[in-house]
Parts: sequence; structure tokens; C-alpha cells
Amino acid sequence: MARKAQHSKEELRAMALAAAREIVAAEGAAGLSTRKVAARMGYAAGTLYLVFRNLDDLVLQLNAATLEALDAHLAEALARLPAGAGPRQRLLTLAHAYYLFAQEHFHLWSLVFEHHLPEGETMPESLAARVRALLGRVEAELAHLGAGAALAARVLWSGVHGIAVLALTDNLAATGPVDAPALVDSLVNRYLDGFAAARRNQS
Amino acid sequence: MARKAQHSKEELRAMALAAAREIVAAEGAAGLSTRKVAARMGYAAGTLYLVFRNLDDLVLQLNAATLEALDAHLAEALARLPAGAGPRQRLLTLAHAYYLFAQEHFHLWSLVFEHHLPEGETMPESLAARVRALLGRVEAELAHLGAGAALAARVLWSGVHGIAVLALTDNLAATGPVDAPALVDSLVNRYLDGFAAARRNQS
DNA sequence: CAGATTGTTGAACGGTGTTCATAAATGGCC
DNA sequence: GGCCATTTATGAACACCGTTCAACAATCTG
Repeated sequence: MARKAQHSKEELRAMALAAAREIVAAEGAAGLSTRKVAARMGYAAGTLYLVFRNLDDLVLQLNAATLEALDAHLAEALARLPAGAGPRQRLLTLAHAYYLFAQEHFHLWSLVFEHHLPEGETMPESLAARVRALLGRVEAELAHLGAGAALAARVLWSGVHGIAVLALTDNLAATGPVDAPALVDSLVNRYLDGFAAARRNQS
Repeated sequence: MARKAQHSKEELRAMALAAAREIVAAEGAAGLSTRKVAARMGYAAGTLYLVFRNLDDLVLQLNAATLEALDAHLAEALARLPAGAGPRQRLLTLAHAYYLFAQEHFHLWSLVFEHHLPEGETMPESLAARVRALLGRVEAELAHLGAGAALAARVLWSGVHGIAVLALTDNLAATGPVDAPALVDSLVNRYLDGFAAARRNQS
């Protein structure tokens, strides 16, 4: 029932990831299924198991691709900035670009953080490297803080992420309309102010 | 096949929620199923639909109960504080108590934020009220900031939530060991410092 | 042209949420 | 006490899910 090498394994992988991306973007994680992905590629569901260990594996690879797209999105935002922009403006730009990406690609972005690895398993290096790259962007803009940069980068990254989570999943909407960009501004500006003040007091 | 009123509807509801809570706590959201909940109560799966509209409805009610438990946890933490504790210490206590709850009841806490409502539907009032109560706790401690309290409460709440999400789902672990309580301390202290500084400059 | 190899299938298994005709046990009525 | 209506719960049925795998068609090799 099968002619030979209709598509190479690498092509199959790319087709499957593209199909899965479209499905998740349109219907959310709940709408994703092996049968739907396969149908969209014109293959049977079993074929996916030639290329992925299982659906979890496919999701993990899709998530790596999503983080790669996020990284590119952040790079573009920084590139649009005038050359003379200071660290604070660059950090604000990163933070807002993150929120924008989360909003525009809500379902794909959610999938990254809602996919729990099976108990005890560890994140594949492909994903871990992507996370490091993203956090590295923030750390780079905080270099002027010296030893505190690593801590500050994680706080700001987590903080902006938290704002995006609660704003986009309507978990704050219950308390009235939410101006997420204003929250992001407040977080980054006040935190940096506070960091500067703490450094002054210390020396 | 059924004798009459073995349990009242209210009893059935409570039994189902208790069973679901145990399952989620032990196996995570993925382990939850109508058949497992029903089996644990000694009933058939169909019986659940006498009490809940569907599984989504059950999850929503479980989430409301989880937020109620979180609220109680925060109240206890504040109650253990000496009467003379200032707002900053009370906020730090709240933030650390939040993280501790998320860590101890990881699966139940995850379920609250990973459960997306079907497109267009709105959060049931039972849940919304719980969210408002929690955010109200934070706002109360920020009253001394005046008009900025609402904004600051949302920023701090989201920020602490974000730290918990990324730390507990290992999305930061890729970048080395994470001391989540230190991140929480840094966020709350620097943000409050920055807020105070901004108010000084303004007046 | 035969045979080995490869790529793909589709049926099968055990699971899922949900619906609903049906059966059993009770309460009220004569 | 006997009968019926009502209440309560069932479990079979449906359509879907992830995953495995024997089997088959198309190609390559000799």
C-alpha cells in the first residue's frame, strides 16, 4: 500500500510540525491529535511514529520551534530600536515584545508551559538550549548590574511571563479590565529603580 | 439497578470533588477521568452527569475549592505574623506563602491556570469571586500606596505567580539551579523600593 | 524475473467524555 | 397488602483518542 520515499524523514518531520502548529494555533492544545495531524499531511496516523517517539515528542519539538520563533521575534524588536537606546528601553522593548508574542500566538505559547514532562523525565536539550538563549537576551541587557544580573534577569523574565499568563487566561479579568502593557511597564521600571536604589545604599 | 437517595446531590458533589482532588494531587491533570472519579466514589460514570454539566464543570468547581484552600493558607501565614509587622513584611509573607502552596499542591494549583474555558465562555462567578478575594488580600497590604495600589497588587501577584510557574515547571531549571524564594524576595523588595522612589520623585 | 527491502497502512486494543433507554428501589394511594 | 408513579443509578453505546504491529504494495538488487 505504499510507494517508496514519498517524502524523506526530514520532510515528514517538517510537515508534521507544520500541521500540528496550524491545528494548535486554530483550535488550541485540546484540538491536537495524531489522527488530525496525519490527515492534514495526507498520511495515516501510524506514520507519525516513524518520525516521533510519540505525541509528547512531537509537542516537545513543536515547542522548541515556538521558542525559536519567539527568539526571532525578540531580536526583531531590538533591531527596530535606535542605536542609542539605553538598557532600560531595551528591556522594556523585550518585555513588551514577549507579551505581544504571547498574545498573538496564544495557543502555541501556552503549549510550551502547559506541557508537563512525564514524572522524572528531563527537558530535551533542544528545548533547554532555547530557554537559555532567551534568558541570555535579558541577562545581556542587565550586564551593568554586575553580580546581580543573573537574579534580576530571572525575576524580570518570570514577572513578565506571569503578567502574560494571568492577563491572557482571564485570571485577572475577574477583577476588572486589565491593561497588561501598563503592568509590564510598572514591573520593569519599578524593579530597575529599586535595584538601582539598593545598589546605591550598599556602596 | 439503584436504590433510592443513597446520597443526596450535595453529598455526591462533595464526594466527586474529593475524589477528583485526590486523583489530580496524585497523578496530575492528565490522570483525571470521569470513570476514575466515579469508581473512587463507588458509582458509575454516568452518575456524575446528575451533578455536573460535564467534566469541565467539575474541574471548575475543583478549582474554586483550590483557590479557597489557597486563601485559607494565606490567611494562616498572615496570622502567624507578629502584630507589629509592617506592610513589606506582610507582603513578603503572602508571596512566600503563595509559592509554598503552589509547590505543595503543584498539580491542583496547575489545574487552576491550565484549564482554558471554551472559546467565548466566561469564568463562573464562583471562581471569579475567589480570584477577587485573593487579589484583595494583596491590595489591602498596599493601601499605603494610594492610587497605585491596584496596579502594584496586580504586578506583584502576577510576578510571584510567574516565578512559581517557571520554577515549578522546570522552565528555568534549564539555566541552572533556581532559588525561587530568593527570586520572590528580590521581586517584592526591589519593586517596593522602586515604587517608593518613584513616589518621592513625583512629589 | 525473483527476492529482499522499504514505506505505509489500517485494523485492533484499551482508554476517553457523553448520552440515554432501562432497570431497580422506594413512596404514596387505594 | 397490592399497585403504580417517581426517583436514582446504571451500563451499553457512540465517537473519538494514542499506540502498536502484522501485512501489503512499491521499489531496489541481483
